[in-house]
Amino acid sequence: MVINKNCLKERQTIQKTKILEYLCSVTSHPNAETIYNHVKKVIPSITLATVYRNLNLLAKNKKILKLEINNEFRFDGDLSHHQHCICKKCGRISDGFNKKINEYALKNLNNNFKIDQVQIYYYGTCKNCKK
Amino acid sequence: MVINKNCLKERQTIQKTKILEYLCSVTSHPNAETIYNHVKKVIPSITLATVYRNLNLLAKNKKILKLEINNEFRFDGDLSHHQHCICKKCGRISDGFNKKINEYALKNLNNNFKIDQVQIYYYGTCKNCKK
DNA sequence: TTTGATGCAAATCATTTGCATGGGT
DNA sequence: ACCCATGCAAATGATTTGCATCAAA
Repeated sequence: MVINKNCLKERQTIQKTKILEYLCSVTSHPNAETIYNHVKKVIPSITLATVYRNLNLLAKNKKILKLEINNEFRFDGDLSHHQHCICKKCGRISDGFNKKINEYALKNLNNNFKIDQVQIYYYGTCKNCKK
Repeated sequence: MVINKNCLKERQTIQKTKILEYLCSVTSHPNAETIYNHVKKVIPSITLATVYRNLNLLAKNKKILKLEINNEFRFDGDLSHHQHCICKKCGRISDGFNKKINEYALKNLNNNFKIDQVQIYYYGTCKNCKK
């Protein structure tokens, strides 16, 4: 008996829709808990586990980005070529918007690796903390 | 009564020395547990907690790199400008050695962020898994 | 002698998972 | 109706922390 995994169809649920809507409405790169707290206002019955499961599905299907910062996952609804700047003082994650950096990185990796995506992280001090 | 935190002096211990030695001798980007298992052969009394504490110290003092990959920390004794390629199939982390990519990224981020370091991660398929 | 580092055990905390039930298609 | 998604609770697993003791300076 062969089970064809390709038959599995993804379903549209309110939970998944609201999570994606929220992620596309902010630029703050929230973690799962923050997303949970916001979506809970619209769907009070939702649980953290469901949020995690949907975030993983959305990331796998390339609807959102899954980042790894300061020992936790952060999520981003912006799929454009951009960079992430992590402040070592306040922890804030801000965006860099020079597409050419990602394009340069994608074009010039000279090894046999088949690239699916690049993630570029800068660590340092944000403009607020520089003062 | 003022406590001057700047007075704190870091001590040289066998544990720290052996951990750094091990990291500089491999190119495999091991996690804390793997490092622990190797150093344990030389210092049987060492514990995982000590390994973690030293890895965090070494990273803070820029003797090693601390990477975040697949929901765990990985460590790298190579401080040169290079990139990390993460295979989604086998999980292997390989290096990219085009310094210009990091240099381009460091020069062209046009915002007010004060850069301390860049990390460039590629996700995709390694040459072994491509076959 | 001072005080940072270690070993040990317990705690923390983000993330995942098993299972019965609900709800999309 | 079929079977994936959800809610709930429990489990997992990497990393951190408190504390008494050890050892580098």
